[in-house]
Amino acid sequence: MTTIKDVAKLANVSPSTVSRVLADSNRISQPTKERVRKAMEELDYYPNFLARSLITRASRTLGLVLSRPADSAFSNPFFPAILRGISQVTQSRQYNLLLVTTENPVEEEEQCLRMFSEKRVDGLILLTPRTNDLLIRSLTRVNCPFIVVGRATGKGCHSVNNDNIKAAYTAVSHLLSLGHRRIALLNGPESYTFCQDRYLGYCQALEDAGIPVESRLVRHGALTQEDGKKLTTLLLEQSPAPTAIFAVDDVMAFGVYKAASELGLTIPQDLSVVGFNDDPLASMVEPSLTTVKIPIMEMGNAAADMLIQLLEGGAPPPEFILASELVIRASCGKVL
Amino acid sequence: MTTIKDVAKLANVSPSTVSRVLADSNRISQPTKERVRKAMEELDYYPNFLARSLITRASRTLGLVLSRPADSAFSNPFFPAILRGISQVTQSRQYNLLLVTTENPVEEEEQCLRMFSEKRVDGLILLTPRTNDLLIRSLTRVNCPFIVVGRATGKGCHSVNNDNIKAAYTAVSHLLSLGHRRIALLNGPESYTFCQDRYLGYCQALEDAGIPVESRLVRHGALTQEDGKKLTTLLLEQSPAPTAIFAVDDVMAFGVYKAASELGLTIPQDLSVVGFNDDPLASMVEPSLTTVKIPIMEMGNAAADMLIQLLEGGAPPPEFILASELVIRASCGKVL
DNA sequence: TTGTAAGCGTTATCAA
DNA sequence: TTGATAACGCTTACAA
Repeated sequence: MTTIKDVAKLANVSPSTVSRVLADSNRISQPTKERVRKAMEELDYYPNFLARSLITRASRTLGLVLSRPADSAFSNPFFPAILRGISQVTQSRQYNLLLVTTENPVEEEEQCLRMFSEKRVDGLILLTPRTNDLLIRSLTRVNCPFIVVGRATGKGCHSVNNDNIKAAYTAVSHLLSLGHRRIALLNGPESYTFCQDRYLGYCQALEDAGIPVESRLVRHGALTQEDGKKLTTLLLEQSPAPTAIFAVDDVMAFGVYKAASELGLTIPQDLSVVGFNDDPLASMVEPSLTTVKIPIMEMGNAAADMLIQLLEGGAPPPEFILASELVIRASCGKVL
Repeated sequence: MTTIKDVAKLANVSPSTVSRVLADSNRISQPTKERVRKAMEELDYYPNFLARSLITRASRTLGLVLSRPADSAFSNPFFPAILRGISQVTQSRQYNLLLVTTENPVEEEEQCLRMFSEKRVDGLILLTPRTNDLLIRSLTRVNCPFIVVGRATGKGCHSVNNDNIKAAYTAVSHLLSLGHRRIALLNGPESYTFCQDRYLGYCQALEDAGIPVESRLVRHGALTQEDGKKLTTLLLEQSPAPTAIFAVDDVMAFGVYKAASELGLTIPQDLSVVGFNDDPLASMVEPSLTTVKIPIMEMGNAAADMLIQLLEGGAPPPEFILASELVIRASCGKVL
């Protein structure tokens, strides 16, 4: 292992001088810098990051917490997109990205506190927060800097989010404008704030149209195709059945397609569907899926940016909201 | 910051004793252990990982290298699956997972060498190797332990792979058994070894059936829907046109669907399609896609397992091959 | 502009 | 069974 001492010896300077060259200090003469740099190159020297972090008290590493049960966390296209957005920033800002995967909320909290307390990460990015999120409270307690992707409830929180209420409002309004009156909501787990917000938007749109919200038309399940299918079957067995379904996630919407096909219903003639996320395959399915497109990658960018700001003493805004957009395709029809 | 010294003071022992308790050394008396543990708990003590790594010369961190251009690397469902497999193992074996994302081969090599030389990671997992992969050579040169997911060419390499040649052979044989004679291959970039292997299996199957390989029926492109569509259009414009297409990736196969629909061709009546990977949405598209299912998650498990073995002085097998399976759905028809 | 020396929080060596 | 003491490789006063 070649250390700073080896470089110092070869360049005929002291270790501290090498360290200063490493930091490009302006208190080192140009000729010395060059000599030291040549020595570094010759020895193929890389500074030991652990030693440096130990003393600077910064690991330059961000932790990304994947807390949802693995199957839905990984298979949902939301995940690669947000990851890509985050890694773009960490890479360009010379930060590292550590993945923290957990199976349940208890383990999640343990792991996160440990990662931070052990100085492995300088801060964390959390996805899909829940109401009264325990993790958020714990992190605040130990002064761990973090950014939440989604609506965060605690005070002193920093978050990146999209306009879920408005987005859901727009989606449901679209269905209303096509003449639908019995619009069902295929929702995810109630505990997630984004599900609550999309529910709110759904209710507001109906209310503004003078239509009461019927609880029999609102269902909750996991963000999976299976649950989407199962719940759709339940929704359509009712009488009078809904003529349209707004799913809070495209993957669930694909489950609607499955259920409709099994029940012999044709989309959009017999049933209209709107999804959420603009999954790459939303345009592939038959008929192509009308869905809300959110700038997931940009949210990842913003989250990483804000966390780094926080770590470097900046003061990012407490909340950063990105706009979504309804992408109209072929899955919605008019009610005659 | 509470350190080992604070714990030592509170428990009335020396720092080295605390360190031994941390390691659960059997040379410490039970009462002392309990006293020290109580002190740790009271102080909410977490050992500083950087300090520990510095002296033990092990970061207990694996690096996962994402080198393909970001768009295809992240959007392909292969990625979340392999990631999940890897993280399952790192989590249970108490290792960390660092993501190394790069945009091009040059940057890829720089980053990887740096991560290892700076002691940020103990070893690396590489995805989708190319022939004469420069990175593999560099890592070997600096003695960086690594595992390749895919077929690796260098000697001394350890790799996890699936039976690509056989899998492609089976897929094409399936089409042959349905009476197809003009079977096109929709291939990915030639430089990837998995593309070469699937090409080999394709050729062998044709050969064994006494059908010459026509270069006009073999196309290369990116592993994207767009390229799948574009190349399919080119394939089908020819005369005589292929009656079946074997795509080396489901995402490309979805592009075939798009092209067919635009050209007014019905799958499977006018065109048969076989994909690769068993993307979660292969069963969703209409008609559902016949595809080769590979145990991606298990490959991730194996890769992480082997790397950890390597790091802990074990001797994993140089190559570990997992079997794939053809999932027959509705996208292939008989030739009349 | 450069060097000396202390210290970051651990583990490891040796002695008691 | 435990405790001093010296590393690990770096940065950073403080001195020169």
